[in-house]
Amino acid sequence: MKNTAVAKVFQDIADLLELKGENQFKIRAYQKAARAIEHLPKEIEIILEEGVDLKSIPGVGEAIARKTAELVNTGKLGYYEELRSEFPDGISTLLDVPGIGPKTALSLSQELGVKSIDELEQAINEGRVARLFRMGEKTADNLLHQIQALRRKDQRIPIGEALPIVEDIMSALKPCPGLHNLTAAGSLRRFRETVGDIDIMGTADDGEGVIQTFIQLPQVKEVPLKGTTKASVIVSGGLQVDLRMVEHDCFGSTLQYFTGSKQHNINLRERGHRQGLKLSEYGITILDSGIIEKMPTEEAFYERLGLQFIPPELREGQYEIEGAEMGAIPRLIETADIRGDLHVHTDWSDGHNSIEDMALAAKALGYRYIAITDHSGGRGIAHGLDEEKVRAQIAEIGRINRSLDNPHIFTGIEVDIRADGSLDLPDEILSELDIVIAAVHSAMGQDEARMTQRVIRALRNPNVDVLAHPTCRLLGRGSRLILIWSKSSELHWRQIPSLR
DNA sequence: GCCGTTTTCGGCCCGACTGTTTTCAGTCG
Repeated sequence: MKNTAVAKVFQDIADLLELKGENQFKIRAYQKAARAIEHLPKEIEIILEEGVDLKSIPGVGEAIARKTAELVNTGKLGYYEELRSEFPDGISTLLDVPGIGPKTALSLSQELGVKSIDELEQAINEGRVARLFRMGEKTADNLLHQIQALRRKDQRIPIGEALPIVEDIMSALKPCPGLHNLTAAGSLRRFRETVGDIDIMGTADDGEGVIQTFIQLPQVKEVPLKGTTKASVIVSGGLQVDLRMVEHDCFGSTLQYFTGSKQHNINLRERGHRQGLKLSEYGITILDSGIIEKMPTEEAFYERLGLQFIPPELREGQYEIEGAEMGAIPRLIETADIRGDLHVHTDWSDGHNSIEDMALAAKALGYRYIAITDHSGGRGIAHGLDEEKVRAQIAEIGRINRSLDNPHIFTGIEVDIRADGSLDLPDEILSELDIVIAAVHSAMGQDEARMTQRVIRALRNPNVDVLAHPTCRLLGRGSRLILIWSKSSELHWRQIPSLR
């Protein structure tokens, strides 16, 4: 049983315990264990085989270690089955509707017999939900709204689509008088590949005035939430944007709080508590004296806690705090560190620009080299290059290299791996190229064993340097993340010595 | 259920907002 499946069971248990009204801390323990197991660097099956004590995993104690072993060894968990039998099937799907927590879900199920989102919608339309204790017309309306939003919502969107939206909103807010430090926070600032919503924060003399401007922007379609320091709006396309305003001298602590992730903040606050400190968006409070130390910068915030600064990209609640305690946070690669690009398409295959255009664009970025790696002419790939065209392109690249000082252009190809693992171009032409990238583009339905053999056979070809997009996963609507796994960096550098 | 610079019991992150209330429960991030 894979880690994700084990984690799912513990998360389900947490949901069911919430419905049951169990102790909050017990629920949190299951959630924490689920996250810890999901993010383990190794499969739990292997950890068990190696005889490692599961209690060494932070968040896993005696009881959860025992349950994990039962689950992995038998594929079932008695405790989980018992819990599930106490509730109607489907009740936990009600928790997917924003605004419905365990109390409401339980009340809907017990009082009205509702056990699915469709049944909930029907109950709202019949006016039954509004008559429940502590509910009302307005709450019922909001739930209906959330159900509709949930159905049309496009889950998470790639960061590349979110960035222009946030830039648009920020430039519309910037003229607000007395507004400073307007910054995108949340998963966007952590540079997650996809974001579920957009978080923006700022400091102002009159925060409420900025909130007022924000909710009246032309992009805004709905305003589900508005207070004096924060507001949430829905912009066209269904994306939620949250704005939080604080006073100028709280900038550092608020940016830290609003950047998250949630788990990073929880871990940091738990650690702070052990140091006698209370952490919030307003600063760091010394618990003994009640004195609040305001933090103008994030650097000051982490320093006050005795930690090395943790860059936003690493704040995912995965041992980065322990790393910062030891001073072991690495320097991250910055855009300025990028010297070149080894995967470039041109109008010779499916790109839009010429080789020369790409070289000039690379020069403008300060690159020292690029490699032209158009598609080979395999089945299903439009305008791919055959052997003759590859030779013509090598000659053309030679000509451009003679006319351009910088960057150096390497010859290359993104060669298709056929269904049987053979390559789409003969070895003799591949051996003439500086870099050969192999990639799967067809027969995606092969089973794991066959696909693995196929890729291994391709990698055994001595001309292949790099395997492109090994997982072929799709982010958002059709945008493909290119993951490159280098077969052997040593081999790679040896073949292209001028890159050193 | 987990865990320990308050260590085997007694805590467990923190604050904002909404709707239904008459002081707060529930939910969210």
